Amino acid sequence: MPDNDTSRRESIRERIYADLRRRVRRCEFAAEDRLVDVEIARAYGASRMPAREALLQLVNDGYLVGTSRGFALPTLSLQEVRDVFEVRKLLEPRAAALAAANLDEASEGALDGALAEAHAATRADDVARLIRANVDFRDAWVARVRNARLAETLARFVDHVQTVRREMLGCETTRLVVLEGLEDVRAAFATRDPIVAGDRMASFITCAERAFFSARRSA
Amino acid sequence: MPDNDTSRRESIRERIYADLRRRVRRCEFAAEDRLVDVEIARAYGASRMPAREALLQLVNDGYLVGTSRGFALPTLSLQEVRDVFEVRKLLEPRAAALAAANLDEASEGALDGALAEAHAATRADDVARLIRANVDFRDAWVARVRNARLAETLARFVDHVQTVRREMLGCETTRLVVLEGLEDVRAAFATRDPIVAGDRMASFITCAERAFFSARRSA
DNA sequence: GCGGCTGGAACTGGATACAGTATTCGACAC
DNA sequence: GTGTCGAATACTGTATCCAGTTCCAGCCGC
Repeated sequence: MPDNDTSRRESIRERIYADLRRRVRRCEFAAEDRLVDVEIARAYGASRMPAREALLQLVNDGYLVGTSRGFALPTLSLQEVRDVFEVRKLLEPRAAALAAANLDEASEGALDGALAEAHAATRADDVARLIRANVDFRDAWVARVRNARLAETLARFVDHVQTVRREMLGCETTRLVVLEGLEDVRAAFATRDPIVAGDRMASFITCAERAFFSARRSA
Repeated sequence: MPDNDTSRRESIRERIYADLRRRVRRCEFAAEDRLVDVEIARAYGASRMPAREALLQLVNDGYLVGTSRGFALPTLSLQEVRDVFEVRKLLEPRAAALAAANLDEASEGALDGALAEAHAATRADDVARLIRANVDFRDAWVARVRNARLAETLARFVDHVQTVRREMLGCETTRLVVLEGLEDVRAAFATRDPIVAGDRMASFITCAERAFFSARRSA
């Protein structure tokens, strides 16, 4: 999501917020990590206040939860994961349809790049890299959704289920489901057909959801 | 939206945030009003910091925008209003369907109460009261949506178009569309049938959207 | 050795202070 | 009277400090 505020130079708080969010989205933190404002402030060469405000903003977004001892990644119950999937099924097919009608050469290139990177990461068995490729793939097509509100809402929702992303891409079997799904979605976007893209996205989400819960059950 | 955090007593920031949001939702501020942290802090008997944090939180939620001179209600372009309606059309019918399957006596009572209040406000030609009744009606059924994430997202989206709400309930002709729509939706909820409720909600949103844009064009 | 108490450390929440910037208003020139 | 420049003002953003709370570890009683 590009910064829509070009005029004013970004404040320290905004810089910290953007960077932390990027890192959370890329699963750079573990579930047991504790983000503490003083440490973050020190890392960015600022005082506690902007760091604290950035963390509170991330809590408000649902990216983190505040505990009595530092800020941490939220742990989602199965019901919450189900809820998120339900909302995704409502929003993403339409978003994909809008994006398909609005793709350009550059975005298709970005999609292909992310897909190639995902395969390379899989061959190299590098989960972190695979996660990054996954995020990049999403960003590439979401950027072409004209409806900014829809795009933003969608991005937040997907990012909230970090545990799901990490789990799915870390596990051998579910990883294949995701990779296949990405290929499918990529092919659908190639047609530039909103109907095809929407349908394919819907089935992708359904497959991913099924794979996730079946993997959870067997574990 | 009930406070899901029962254990910890609420902080000053949370108190200010909740109260300001309630007031924004009820259209208690005009478009030209400027919310300034020092004034708010004084009003709540606190220092600038919690007030400022609450305001930033509201900005992050989309309820306000920060300007160089105080915080203000956002002014939405026609395209943004269209975008919001598009997302609402994706989410609300499903939400209404879920709520319909989960209604109880108390919520139906609340719906009836809000509806009666809306009619009374209309007779008294009290727009502020009508807006409150409208918000109460929404809150009553949204509270019965089991999917908390869906409910929260929905609430935010609707609240973002305060200008729309105010405009529609302030204008004679569109007001009638809303009142009729509320009656319709109420009747649909009475059936407790998810299909009926979803369909009726979808047509309500469509009607409201059409009425809004047609009123705008003629003005 | 084991469970409850106590002190301290670590962290959040809030207050106050200070710096930087944009807006506004007034004064002065034309 | 009008346009422009500049200073006062009012606001945001950041830093530092203080208070309160919670968690943990170490200690004492048993």
